[in-house]
Amino acid sequence: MTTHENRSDIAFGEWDGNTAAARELQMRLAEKVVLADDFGALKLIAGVDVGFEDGGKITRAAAVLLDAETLEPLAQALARIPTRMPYIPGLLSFRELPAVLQALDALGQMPDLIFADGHGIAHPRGLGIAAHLGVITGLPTIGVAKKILTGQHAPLGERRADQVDLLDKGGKFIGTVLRSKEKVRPLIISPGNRVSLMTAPELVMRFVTRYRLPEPTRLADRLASRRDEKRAVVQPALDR
DNA sequence: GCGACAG
DNA sequence: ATCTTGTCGC
Repeated sequence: MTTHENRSDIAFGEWDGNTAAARELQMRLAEKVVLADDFGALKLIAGVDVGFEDGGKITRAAAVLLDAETLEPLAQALARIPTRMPYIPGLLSFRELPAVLQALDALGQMPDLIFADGHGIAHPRGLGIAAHLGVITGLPTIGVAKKILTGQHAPLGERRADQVDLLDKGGKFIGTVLRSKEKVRPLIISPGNRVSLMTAPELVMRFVTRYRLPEPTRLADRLASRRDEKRAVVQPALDR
């Protein structure tokens, strides 16, 4: 069976506007998240991200597979499908995962770890898009977000790799605020599935090169948002 | 009731 | 996320 079969839940049916049902499903799935390092040698890693076309009518998901050792891109895939649901804070995964799963399937090979753009368990109900993706695929995942959705933290240092815990109201450790590079806003890292809170930021730093984002999500982001096209395309009708 | 609010 | 050019600072 393909990755997106056998799931007749709300995430893949038509969006009926029932946010309450979606939140209930999140709470049930959050119980299945494994917050322990449960993965073998990392040979293949992947990054996934989503962008939109035509004012939001089309959801465009990108998946990039890379060699965990050399960080060389080995394969990439795009999935473009009609957007089914609006953006609702806290319910992002229901809007983006259908396309993400298609892109992952198109990759042909499943990675040993997936980095997703967005939060893992650092979410109001413990199931951000990275955690949702991890539970659904059964694969290890890590959430790499650019902004906090929920939680607080102490002041963060200025140097590369400096980090502080992200705590929910109640003081529970739910993620890490990480300065991936000097002079850039920190990333918010949280486990998605089968990765511990301590290990998640380590793995992110392992794949950060000279940019703010680690290679997996940086490359997926470029594909999803068409950064490459916009950069490579020469302006026609301008040279006259 | 008021403010916050991933992408 | 996306709409959008040049511009200021490291």
